[in-house]
Amino acid sequence: MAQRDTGTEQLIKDTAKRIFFSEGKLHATTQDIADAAGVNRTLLNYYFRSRDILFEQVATEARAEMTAELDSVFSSNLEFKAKVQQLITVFMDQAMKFPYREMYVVTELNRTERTVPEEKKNRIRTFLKEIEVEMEKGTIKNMDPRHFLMNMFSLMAYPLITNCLNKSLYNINDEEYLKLMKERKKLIFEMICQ
Amino acid sequence: MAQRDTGTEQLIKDTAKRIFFSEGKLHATTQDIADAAGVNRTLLNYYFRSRDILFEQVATEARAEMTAELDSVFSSNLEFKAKVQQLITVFMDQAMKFPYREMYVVTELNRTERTVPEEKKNRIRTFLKEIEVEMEKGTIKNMDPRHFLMNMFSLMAYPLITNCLNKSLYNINDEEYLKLMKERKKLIFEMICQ
Amino acid sequence: MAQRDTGTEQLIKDTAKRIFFSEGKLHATTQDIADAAGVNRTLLNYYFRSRDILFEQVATEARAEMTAELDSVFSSNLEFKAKVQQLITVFMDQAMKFPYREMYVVTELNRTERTVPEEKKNRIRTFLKEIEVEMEKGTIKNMDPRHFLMNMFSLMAYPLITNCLNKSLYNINDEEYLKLMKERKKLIFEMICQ
Amino acid sequence: MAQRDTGTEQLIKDTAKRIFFSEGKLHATTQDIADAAGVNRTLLNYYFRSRDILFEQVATEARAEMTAELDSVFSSNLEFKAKVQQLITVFMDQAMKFPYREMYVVTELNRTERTVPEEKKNRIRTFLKEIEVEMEKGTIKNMDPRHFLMNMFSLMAYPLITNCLNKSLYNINDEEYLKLMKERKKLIFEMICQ
DNA sequence: GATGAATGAGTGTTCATTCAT
DNA sequence: GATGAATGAACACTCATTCAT
Repeated sequence: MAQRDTGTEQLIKDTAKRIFFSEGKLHATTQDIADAAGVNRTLLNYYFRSRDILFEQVATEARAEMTAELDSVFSSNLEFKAKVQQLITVFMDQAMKFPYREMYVVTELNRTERTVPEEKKNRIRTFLKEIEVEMEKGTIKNMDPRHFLMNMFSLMAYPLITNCLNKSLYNINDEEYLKLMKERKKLIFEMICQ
Repeated sequence: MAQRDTGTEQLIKDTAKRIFFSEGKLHATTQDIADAAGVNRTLLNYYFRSRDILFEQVATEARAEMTAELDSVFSSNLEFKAKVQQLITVFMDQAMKFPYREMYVVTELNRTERTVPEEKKNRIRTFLKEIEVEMEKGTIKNMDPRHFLMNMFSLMAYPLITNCLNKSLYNINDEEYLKLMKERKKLIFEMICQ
Repeated sequence: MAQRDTGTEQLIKDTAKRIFFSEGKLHATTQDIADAAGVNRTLLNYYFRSRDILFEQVATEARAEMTAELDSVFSSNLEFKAKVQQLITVFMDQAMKFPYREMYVVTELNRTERTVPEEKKNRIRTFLKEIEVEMEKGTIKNMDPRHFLMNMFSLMAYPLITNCLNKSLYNINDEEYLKLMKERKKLIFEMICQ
Repeated sequence: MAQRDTGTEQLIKDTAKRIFFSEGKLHATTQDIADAAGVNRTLLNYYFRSRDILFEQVATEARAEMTAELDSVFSSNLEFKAKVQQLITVFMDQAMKFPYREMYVVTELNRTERTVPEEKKNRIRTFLKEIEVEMEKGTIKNMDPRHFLMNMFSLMAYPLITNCLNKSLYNINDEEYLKLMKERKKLIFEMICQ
């Protein structure tokens, strides 16, 4: 049943996150989550009032966590290439834990037609300027800076999303996959920073 | 309602594909599809016996279509770099029409724990060898050839999946987005083939 | 199952009305109604989309039926006392069929804080004037005309609402009860018209 | 929260009575009552074992209170018309405080098919005899004495039950309504005692 | 006495499916 | 081929109740 005294609420949220973001079961029902958490289904209602509120809360926290760490890098005083390296480290470490979180956020965005908050856009705009400056300095390849960002995030996120497919396709096991993903950190940096 | 006498079955499948793969409504119900196709809901059962069979059939065809065109390139006699260029053209043209097809296949794979068919693996293995050869020739950067493939597909697929997010994030409209995606064809080739 | 070809929808509504208005089960659930009608519970949703819509529809029709017949009397050209006699006949015949309909409307009014439509108020106002005229003529006892109306409706409705209680209290059976109620038509007229 | 140490039980009952009988919320849940009483919902179970027991207790007390005062009049040595006048005063004063109590008792009776206790029936029978005697004396109009009783209670109870409807229908406010109800005491006596 | 946590029964609803025509 | 009617399974949710403290 309950494991810690007041930990049940957290347990439910953690379980939901694991199912959504780690296992990629984006259609999970409250029953699925309750079963996985080993609690009674109606307890989800007890703590969160409704399925939607739980899901919204999980999504909000997901966005917050995702943004928080990246922003601390974005707004750091690191030199450009060090900043990129740090971004890659932070993002990939997270994405390896929660590979489907991005996808969850994206499909949520599709469903709800929500818009990205201004502050987030501003952080991106600032970084796009930094990229531009770097390109003018000639230290990275010249291109539309938006391509630079898309490249970086694509190279990081996609292989993790397609985890299952890749394992099956290349006949690799969990351990080897982990090794490959770690290699990518260095590889991606080299690809986008020449 | 139905358009031609025997066209209804195809109409239903096409509608399902459009809803799943173009519009990204991965949770669509039979009612949604029936409505969009302008037919009675029970017809879906009449033609496909069950929802799962329809969805399976759509998924199978999606995989087949995706594979078919790529395979014709994989097995062509083109010189390596020409082959890569052709792969990018074919894949991206398709992915721009059905940006969410990849995602659908991936989540289905997650749900059903299905395995990739041997023939497909073989085609990949063959191409991995070609990549290796090329690396030995020194015409492309040396790395684990699996990274080469992952890079290529990541750079192509991910920006299309995150369509919505990107539009909102970079404040760009449909037209400009299309332009950016077209640019990527050339850009990706340059990135992975130096 | 279904008894007439297209009669199921009507069957459901009639059953709901019987349960609500004849049997006085004001708390009836969809299951109760479905059971009483001998149909599957989900069929109520099939025809009415939701429980609330069914209930609202039943309530609306109840109000409409109740008003319709009374209004035809209110707006008739009958001489005052004839009109009163007619009102008593019409109202009591209805109230004997659906003794709890009034009560249903009243509790609904309590719950929803709905207001009485202007047209209905106007019809009452017109009749209040007619009562006043009659009082000035001295053909009926002088009082606040609103008391006159309240008296009339009280004397008609209440004994039917308290049907059960009365039967038990006075140890009378259905047949005798019916006889008593019929007697009341004449008795009420005499009480309020001297 | 709770007011006095042992007052909580009474507080809960009083609150339930107020909600049921004064406010006419016949569908109130334990949560509603707990909220209105400012206590924890589970306390209702602590004191009353179950919702049904609480409701039953409240209903029983309601019946008892209702009967008690009336019975003291029924069995008094007052002369007939004085007794009627007293009945009207007592009943209406109570009914103005708890207008929906009658209705509650009636619907409960409907639901549970309960029977009226013998002693109550006897008291009614005795009074019916008194009425008969009076009719023979010619001091009140001759009729089935059961009609006499039904008339009396109808004229008293119904306008209070339809409180809301009347206010809306006749466009009257609380104050004026109170005045009308007080007027009725005299009016009803005159109507039934000539 | 009092309360937060947890549970089971029941309600309304959706959905895919089956039946009959 | 096509469709309206009907049904069962599953879901989210509410509510009264019980448990443990």
